[in-house]
Amino acid sequence: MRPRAFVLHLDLDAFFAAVEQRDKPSLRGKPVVVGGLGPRGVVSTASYEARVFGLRSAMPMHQARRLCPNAAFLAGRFGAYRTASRAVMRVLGGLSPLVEPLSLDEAYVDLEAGGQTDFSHQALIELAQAVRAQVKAATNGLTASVGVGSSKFMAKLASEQAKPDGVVVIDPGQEVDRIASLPVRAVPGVGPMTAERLQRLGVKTVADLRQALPGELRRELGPAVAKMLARLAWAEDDRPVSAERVVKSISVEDTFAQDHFDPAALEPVVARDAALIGARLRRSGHFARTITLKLKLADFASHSRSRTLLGAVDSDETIAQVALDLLRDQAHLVARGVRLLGVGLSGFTAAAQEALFEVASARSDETRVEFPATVARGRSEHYRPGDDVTHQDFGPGWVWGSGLGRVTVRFETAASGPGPIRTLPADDPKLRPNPVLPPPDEEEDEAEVEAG
DNA sequence: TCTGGGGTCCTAGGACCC
DNA sequence: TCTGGGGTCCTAGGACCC
Repeated sequence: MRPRAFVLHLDLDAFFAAVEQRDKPSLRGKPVVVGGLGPRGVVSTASYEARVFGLRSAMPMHQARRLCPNAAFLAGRFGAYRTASRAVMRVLGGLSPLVEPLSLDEAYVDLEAGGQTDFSHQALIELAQAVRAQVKAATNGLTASVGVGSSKFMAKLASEQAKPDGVVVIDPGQEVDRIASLPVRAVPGVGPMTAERLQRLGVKTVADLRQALPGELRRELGPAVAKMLARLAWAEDDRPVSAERVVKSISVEDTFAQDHFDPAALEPVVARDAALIGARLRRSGHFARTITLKLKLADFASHSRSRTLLGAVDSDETIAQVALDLLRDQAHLVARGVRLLGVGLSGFTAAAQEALFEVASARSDETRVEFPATVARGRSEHYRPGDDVTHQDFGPGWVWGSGLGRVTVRFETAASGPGPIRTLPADDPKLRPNPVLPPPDEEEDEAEVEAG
């Protein structure tokens, strides 16, 4: 039986941490953690050296520091990650016109759309190795794991099994046997909740899932998930590789260093967030009809309120006014302590219909707020650990730490080899930030997603 | 000192329409 | 006073993914 597809999945190994080690020679071979450095931060990516200590993505940062106090804890340089990601996607674009990026560090490629004709095991292994070599060359040394299979499920499973720095090809015909003994958690769409529900049905492995009664699955998981899982358990996966993905929502959210109990303190945050997503919306050339305000409370309970307008809008002021109205609707929750506030946009259209927009503006006079020029976003420190800087006398380097009016910099670059550390006054006029700028042709606003 | 941020899709109930 | 279905839109919440 001929498979209906050949899919390649590429996943850069410990991507953010690997970029840091590439550009900071003194960190090579050492535990490196990229993530939120504030009191409520979590790990985005831990280098393999840090994973030895049990560090994982999404782990609270304070726990990571406890487990591995000697790691380098860095804030992350998204300009550098985007630049590297761009180079990788260009390599994949050379394989096939059908490339589906999942995040900065991951993508599917439809190999049949790329004119590949030899799908023998050996040919696919060679292709995957060639891709890895090209990625390494194009990114100045980053390693990727590559999997090839007859569907997205198989390709992704293969690349997971290839990690780190390897290749796995799952040949057509092997699929059903290959996944039988895996835990259900290996099936895409099965997260912690679904895994637990399945466990209650006595379903632990993919083989168990095949035996489960369809009625029981439906009752426990709902019709859509039940149907999907029943098919994936037999490796039936016809999800196409899709190059163009339409953005359906834009949002921004902030977790505060301390909980807020005062609604008035949240209003400038709403206004600033409205301006942030308004700018992104206008850059995308769209208008939005639905505005959502989200609160996460001290006890982690999450609440959202949304309003759909008659017409589509794109001005910061309108977004802010509606969001502030929604905040007012939720004011009774604020006394419980607000841990996170978010503002989102959805219901996009290509054209405005401002004439139809009157619901919010009628109410808006009373809700008028002045826009603060700047509201500190997260940590407002000028120099964050890991940031690129340059000094007139000492050259380029990166921030090791800062505080008390001083900055400690390690002066080294990807090409220099490990370099010396110097502590300087934070206001040293010879010292400047030196960020890697994202590629200039980057029109759309990519999400900053964690690397695996 | 517990637990990020940016997304997608699904569900379920109510309004409204035919 | 009784009793229908189906379809779409909107809202709120939840699971999942990276």
